[in-house]
Amino acid sequence: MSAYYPQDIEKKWQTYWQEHQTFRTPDDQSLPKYYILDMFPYPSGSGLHVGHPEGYTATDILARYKRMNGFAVLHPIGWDAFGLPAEQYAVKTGTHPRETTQKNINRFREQLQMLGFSYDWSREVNTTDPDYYKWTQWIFLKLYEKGLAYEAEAPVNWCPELGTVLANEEVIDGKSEVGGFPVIRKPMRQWMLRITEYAEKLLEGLDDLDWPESTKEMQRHWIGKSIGAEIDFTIRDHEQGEKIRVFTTRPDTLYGATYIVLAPEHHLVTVITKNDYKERVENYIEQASKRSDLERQELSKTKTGEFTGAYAVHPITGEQIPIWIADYVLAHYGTGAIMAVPGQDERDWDFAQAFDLPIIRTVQPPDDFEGGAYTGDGPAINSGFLNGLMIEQSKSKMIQHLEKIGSGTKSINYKLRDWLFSRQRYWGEPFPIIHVDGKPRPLPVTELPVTLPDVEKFQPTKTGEPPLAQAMEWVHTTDPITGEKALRETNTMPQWAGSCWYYLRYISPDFDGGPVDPEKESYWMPVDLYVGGSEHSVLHLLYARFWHRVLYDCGIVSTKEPFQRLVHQGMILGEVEYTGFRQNGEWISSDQLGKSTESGNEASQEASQGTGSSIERVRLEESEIEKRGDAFVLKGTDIRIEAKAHKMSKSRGNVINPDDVVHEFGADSLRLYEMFMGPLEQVKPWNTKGVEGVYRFLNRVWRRYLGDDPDGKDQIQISNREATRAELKHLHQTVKKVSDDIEGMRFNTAISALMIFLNEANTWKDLPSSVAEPFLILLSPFAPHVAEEIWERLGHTGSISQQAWPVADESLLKEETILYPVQVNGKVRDQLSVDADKASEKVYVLEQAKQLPNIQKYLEGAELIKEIFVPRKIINLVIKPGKGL
RNA sequence: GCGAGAGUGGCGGAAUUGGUAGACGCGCUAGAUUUAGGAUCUAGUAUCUUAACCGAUGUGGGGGUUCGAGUCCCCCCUCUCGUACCA
Repeated sequence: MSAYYPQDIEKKWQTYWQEHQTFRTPDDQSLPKYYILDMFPYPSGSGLHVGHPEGYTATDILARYKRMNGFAVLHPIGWDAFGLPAEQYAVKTGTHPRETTQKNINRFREQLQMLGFSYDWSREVNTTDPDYYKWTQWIFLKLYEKGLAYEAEAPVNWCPELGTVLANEEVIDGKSEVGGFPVIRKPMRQWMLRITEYAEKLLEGLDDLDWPESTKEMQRHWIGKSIGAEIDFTIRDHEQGEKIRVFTTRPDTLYGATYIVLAPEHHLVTVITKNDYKERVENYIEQASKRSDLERQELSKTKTGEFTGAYAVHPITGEQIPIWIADYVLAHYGTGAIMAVPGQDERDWDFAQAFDLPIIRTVQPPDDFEGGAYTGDGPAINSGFLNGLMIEQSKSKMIQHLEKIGSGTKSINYKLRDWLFSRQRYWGEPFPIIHVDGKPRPLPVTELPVTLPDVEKFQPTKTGEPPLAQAMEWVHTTDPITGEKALRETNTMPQWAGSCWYYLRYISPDFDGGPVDPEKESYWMPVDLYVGGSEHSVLHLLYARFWHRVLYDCGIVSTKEPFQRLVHQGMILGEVEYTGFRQNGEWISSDQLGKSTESGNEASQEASQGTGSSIERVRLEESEIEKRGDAFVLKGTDIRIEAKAHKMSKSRGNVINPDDVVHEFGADSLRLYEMFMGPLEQVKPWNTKGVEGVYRFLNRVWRRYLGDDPDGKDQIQISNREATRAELKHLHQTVKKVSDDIEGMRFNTAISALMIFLNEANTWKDLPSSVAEPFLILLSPFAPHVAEEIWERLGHTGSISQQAWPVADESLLKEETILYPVQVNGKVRDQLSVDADKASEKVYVLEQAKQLPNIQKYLEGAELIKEIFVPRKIINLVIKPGKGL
């Protein structure tokens, strides 16, 4: 068999790599290290999708490249294997999640190996393995010890459908991130982690990280630091002397505070409300508590609220201002109370308008300002001692004054809230906690791991009792230290727990003296490159940073931050689809549709706005359409259609299965194609024709090396002759380009360079081995199987992956002649070829340029005003045209 | 609304510091080979004009800086992602 049959060679090399432990991490700390990490997958039942190989191929290329450049490379993989789907499957079928998980892991491992990734499989971790989660529990005990883990009875996000509580980060628009089920607020006993204590450290730590700016920005927003002041307002006729404390970022506007608003849940509401208003206020609180976050958001445009009948005293003017309650003030942010300054705040303005409350401007808006609240800068007005000052100055002067009279102080607030860390689920890490007389006690480290007991049923009870509560024998235990009767914690940890520190376990997966061997940790950390989806920008990446920073403070790790460089791979969309629209049998232009047709991508028929008649979506073939202007239209008409690539989804039926691609074209083609599609970070549509393109390229490589014998014999096309200078130049240009592009993770242009080389090499009568072999090495990180196979057939033993990466010879890269584009008035009119050693001689080159026939044409009868000469780049002659032109 | 990013051929994309816009791949056209198809090879392929060369136009739109702008500056439009009463 001489033709390229990926099916015949890929399995062979995968087995070879495994048997020879080709990619085992070297244990030699004298080598420079490179830790390259993939976000480990959740092994779902549906197997790998084409998104996985994208990031994984990128890191694999880099890992192989770094190894060939003499680095000790740590490139591991594992399984984020706790999670809801396996548990839900257990509820339905009674299959233990352990079994489902193991099955899925095996499938995933097989699929990853099928793609030829160079992981060190001896370091595989699995978050559901008791030997692993023993250390997850150990870290939890550290957090507990440091006072960073606590129990609280708190209103939580309870999702009845999922039967569990969710972290704030897992609730999106009032619905669960997983499944999109409604979430309500409900008070329950929960474990919390005091991530807020690390708000400042987590914020500062971002500055020195080589991460996408957008991701850092998202984390900064999530932490949400605001600098301002807390101001106390006394309450009129209130004997207990309690004060209302508000948080504001605009203390400069205090003179414009015309009323106070408390969150409905604020503890003073019931205390201060006057009898005449009690009924209405209680009613409002009741209403507000029933509303989900979703409803609150939907109703956010119209402000609601109630007057309490009470008044506060303005700390500076001494005036009395009314105290209201309204749900636009959030109980959990700041102090749960605000001073309303409608003149400078849009929300307060809307509220004041709705309830006819007074408005005082304290910042002079510009003359042409129209509208309500003015939030821009300007001189202070109506503000006593602040008048005339700009905002920044006013702020600090006001804070000074408040501090002097004892009515306020400078204050910093964060949006970040403590992390709700328990779930009412079975398939998660048990807490290493027991309760004696209702009080939590940590178990000693010697009791770890606390393993999951088997249970009969996996669903939580209606009241929210976790499934573990049914394991009576397990729940009832004794305190190993005192011997007292105790109850085990029946909540489990959220899925994020295991992924908070897995990158440490890879470093020393069998170490039993702690989560990580300190001696190895200080060598390998930090992770040099971390690649994964941007959907983890806030959740996983913030939680992991938090744990890591705590471990740093405990002296367990040596770096403040875990992931030095982060790259997100862009999503791969389905193939582009062309859709035409028909209404009552007539084609209509897509730009005449209401915006509403865009939503609900599953529906094939949707009601158009107003008319009630239905619009039919029709899938069109490429042959039925054409481009007109900047849009696609139905061929021969002006009827616009929609051309769009959509997210892959089962319901849309546009999912590409990597198994199928590998079956048809081989793993090397899948790898190559996913890297060739475009920049790694970018969102890109799939195109099966593109896979065929790179497959053809690999076929050409094969034929260039091994020939095309119809009888199936290798006809080696490699010669022993000496390579010409021109051939070496092509090779070394390619070496340089491919090396630079891999370092910069520009894999698409690296592959393009490989193709350019091959196109060139195909014009030669044969391939000298001094050129052929380095090129094969350049190809090997991208398409490892075919590179190994050809390498072997050329007579080599051992793996090509252990060859040294070629180094570009600068002396061969030098051009012998320089080709100058010659412009006249900025337009290229001719070209001039100059010997490299004369190329920088301005006078000589310009003289030559002016002699060019095409240039003469323009110079004739014209006045030469200026000569631009950029050595080795360009010549531009600026003229005032003569008559002839 | 706010924040971030992006608009380049029929399509994915290239152009690393302001210096020949469209590399590479797909698709398409013609030819060679083949009984035919597929595969392979050769040539062409931004648009307009032209037999061809030449020429003109051209990187979402409008202005500007410069000898020279896809790249820098200002204004506007569109799209994608994120976020949303955080005081």
